[in-house]
Amino acid sequence: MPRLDESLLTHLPPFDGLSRTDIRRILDGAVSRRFEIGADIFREGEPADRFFLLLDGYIRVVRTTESGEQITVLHIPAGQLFGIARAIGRETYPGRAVAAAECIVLCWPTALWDDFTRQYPGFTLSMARTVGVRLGEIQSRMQELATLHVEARIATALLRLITQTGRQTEAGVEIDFPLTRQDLSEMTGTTLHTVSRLLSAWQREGVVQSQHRRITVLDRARLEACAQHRG
Amino acid sequence: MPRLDESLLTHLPPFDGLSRTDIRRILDGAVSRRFEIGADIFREGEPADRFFLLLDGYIRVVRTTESGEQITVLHIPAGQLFGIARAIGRETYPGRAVAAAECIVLCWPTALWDDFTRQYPGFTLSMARTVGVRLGEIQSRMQELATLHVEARIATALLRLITQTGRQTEAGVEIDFPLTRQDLSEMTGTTLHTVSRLLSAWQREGVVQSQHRRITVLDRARLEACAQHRG
DNA sequence: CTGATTCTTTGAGCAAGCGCAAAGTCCGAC
DNA sequence: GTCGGACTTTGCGCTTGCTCAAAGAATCAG
Repeated sequence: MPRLDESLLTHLPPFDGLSRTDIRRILDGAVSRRFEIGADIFREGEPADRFFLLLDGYIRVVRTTESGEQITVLHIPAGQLFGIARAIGRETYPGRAVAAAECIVLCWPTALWDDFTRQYPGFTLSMARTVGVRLGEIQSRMQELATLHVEARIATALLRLITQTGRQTEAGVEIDFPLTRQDLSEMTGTTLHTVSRLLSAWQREGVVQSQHRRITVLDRARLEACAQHRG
Repeated sequence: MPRLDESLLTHLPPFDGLSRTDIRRILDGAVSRRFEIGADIFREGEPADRFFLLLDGYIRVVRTTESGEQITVLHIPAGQLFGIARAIGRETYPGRAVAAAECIVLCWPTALWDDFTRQYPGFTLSMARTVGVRLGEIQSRMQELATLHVEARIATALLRLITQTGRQTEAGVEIDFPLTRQDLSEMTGTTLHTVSRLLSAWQREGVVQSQHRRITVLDRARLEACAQHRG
């Protein structure tokens, strides 16, 4: 395998401010891997023997209920560490990580985690922040599920997605990985039918445009209005 | 203020295994306070300038939506640290902590947090575990909100409460702090009316018994059956 | 004891959104 | 190019659980 370039890490929060030598050492402990869209990077309950950095692509973390339904817990954009069960004192992964788009990741054996926290002082704090942000996001999602109507939840989900991963096009902002109605329903705790009906309605009104797993938001303001609607 | 007794801490996870001298020093940095039922211990968004240990009582962590609805994020039983924003890299409290029963807490200035993590090696790991457990609980709640019907959600909430804080009585297991229908509805993302109807029905069937904010579960098995019911 | 307050119960009507079903469309593989 | 599979659309009926409304307990302060 070719040597990984140091510039991959120099601007990412957990590693910025480290010396070239340190980064070199960290990279030398890593392996890079590629995952096809839809592939599992790790599964719920597996021993957390690696942690990962997403260099490119997009990850969806999902949990599966006893009855087989899936719900999406988080989306993780490129540039972030994930699979960091160790940061929350766990020995196993708390969910399944699926490649929502084609992904390039670096991975390290969990054994190195303790080295990192010991040797690179900013690492621990950076991890704590990451956990804090994700916890906050999950809490918000919970709040939405508890208080908003389906329409507002889907609007919120779309807004979050275009904020995190939007790509500006001439028509509007496109979510830059393929997303099915089913995926959206798993993010919002509803059914694909309801999502389909709503997107159709919004498309008629010119708020969004979609065809075959590509969704573009044309009128962000209107979507924000939907998201506000009390339920 | 009288000196606090060392036995308060010796058996609690973050401090067990520490020497008497260490515990003495930790206690000398603490202040103990009492909170009436319903009192706020801290509020959402306030600078997190203290962290707390709940010696006795019961804490409810709630968030308030823009439109004024409240949802209960967590319940914290006696013996746990809370207000540990620092462990997740935050400067402010992410929710409001309310005394669900009369509470006795120890509190430390956040400035001591870094001392604790530096001087007592088990502290950091213990905190990570606490965060992990709470994150897991929140995720489960989210999953429930997304996939279960109201009946199953309320059943699950009651089961969780009696497990965490149940007190065995001759009739069954009683939740040992006062809990209104409103409180239960804020835990399960529904209305107090629906909760009331359901508890009435369960009372007719002999599953639970309740009067004025005291709820006793008589038939745990039946409640578990309700909680399983697919939605 | 009395009045105020907070908590609970119950009814009636209604709408959001789910389940079911069936057909239509797009894409990729061969 | 066409076949198969995955994804999407849409209609209809029905249930869950919400809203609105009003009255009935229990508790507490004075």
